[in-house]
Amino acid sequence: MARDLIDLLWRDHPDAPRGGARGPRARVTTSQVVDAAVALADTEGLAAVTARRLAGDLGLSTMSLYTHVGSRDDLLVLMADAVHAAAPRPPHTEDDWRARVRRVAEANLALHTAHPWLLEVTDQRTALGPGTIAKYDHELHALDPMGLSDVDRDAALTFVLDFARAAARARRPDPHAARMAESWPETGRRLAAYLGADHPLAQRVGAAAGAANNAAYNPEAAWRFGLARVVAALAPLTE
Amino acid sequence: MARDLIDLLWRDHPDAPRGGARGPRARVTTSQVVDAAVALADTEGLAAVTARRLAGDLGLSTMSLYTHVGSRDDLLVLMADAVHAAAPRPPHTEDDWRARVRRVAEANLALHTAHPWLLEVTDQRTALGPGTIAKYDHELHALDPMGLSDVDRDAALTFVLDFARAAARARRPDPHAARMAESWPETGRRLAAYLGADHPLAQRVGAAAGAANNAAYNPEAAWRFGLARVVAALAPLTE
DNA sequence: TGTTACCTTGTACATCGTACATAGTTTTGC
DNA sequence: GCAAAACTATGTACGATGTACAAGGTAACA
Repeated sequence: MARDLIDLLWRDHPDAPRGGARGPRARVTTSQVVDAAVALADTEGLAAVTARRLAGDLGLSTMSLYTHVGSRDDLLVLMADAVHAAAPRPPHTEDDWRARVRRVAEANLALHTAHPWLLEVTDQRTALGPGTIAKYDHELHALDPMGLSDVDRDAALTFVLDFARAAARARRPDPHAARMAESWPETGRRLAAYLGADHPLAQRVGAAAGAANNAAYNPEAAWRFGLARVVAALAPLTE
Repeated sequence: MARDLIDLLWRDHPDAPRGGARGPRARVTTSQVVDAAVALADTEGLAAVTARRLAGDLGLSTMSLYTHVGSRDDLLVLMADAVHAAAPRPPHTEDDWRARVRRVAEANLALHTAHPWLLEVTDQRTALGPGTIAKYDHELHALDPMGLSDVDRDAALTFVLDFARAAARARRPDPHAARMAESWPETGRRLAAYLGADHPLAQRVGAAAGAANNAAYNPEAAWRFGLARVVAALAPLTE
């Protein structure tokens, strides 16, 4: 199979180099490897996606993987592009750009919620993949009614996506945070002892924000706050 | 020395457990370990901060490090708190909240530019450190003139910091991107061949944004665009 | 029927974090 | 003074990880 990342990203394209039909047929396709990796990362986190584990899941020997993907870094790019390609792209029916922007943000929050490991994939080569490009195109079209210049349109979309990404990061269950919450009575007590009466504002606001965060309703409230801010941020551009 | 993360974070506090003066005096302090780790990460990236390398830089055996820091994960938290503690906190003199918000954003961009590895430290226990809390307090005070509720004040600050963080991420020189840029003539040609005439909007906007990005002036322009958006986003809150 | 091209596999290596046992060094309590 | 206690420093070792490399097997082409 091809080793080159670009050809692997575009492996479903008619012009992509097909595997010459000599030797034995591959027991798995690159797409099967990528799908298995995505499934594994979704359920057990990106750290579980090791060559040995993934090969085991696929019934292959460890090194056979490298016939299909090139390297682990390449695999991460392929995984990201796969979930980008699979993300729904409903037609933009609404006229109101605000509603469209909200939909884009919500779709990205949903994407990162379904695949939290996306936050750990920062490889810029992801932009070369067909799924990522299709997603980019679809989201650019969401901003059609705003009448922006090309550069501003890109910048505005980046602004929305960065917000969604940051919100997803804040929601992500961190293993360290989990252990921290578990022993919070003790930890909080000691922290309070060190803090004393210093930074009263930080203590008060932090407590308020923390209480709001723990109240079950809050992630949604925080999201709506941010989303309203994003819409307000973009409004001046449309005048 | 103490092994517990909280005690290490607060090691300069009068109430922190001092090392009982029995055995030989430690050849390095925890602060020296953390400072050396920060210096190493600043110059060679976080991946270079390994136990063996760091110990070597300090003239210690590998395992001696663990007398001073507990674990690598703990070390990352200590590093983040150290740079938070060292960040300048000039008094907020301006009355205009917009100017104050811009200063906060710029300070955070500068922080992440000086220490790009901060983007890789996502451990939530960082919030327990004195440097991080002092930074939080100072930045909350920047928003004093806005007259926000506690919860909104925290959310507004989060909004600003997330923006700065995303901007820093976009600017960060990625090793993969560097190699990509190097061989771009070839890569771009093949990508164009695959893309053909599909996604014309993405191609046009992507090209425009890419051109603007490569024009040396741009990072600054993109930053100003985003910063103006952030200020516009927060303006409705002050009415 | 080679020959060629491809897939699969096993072995091996460098590197990582760090558990653990050991040994050395200084203060403390008698 | 001296043993005990508390502390630091070190070396060895283990289980992971990514992946280079060589060898072997298998199907289609000449």
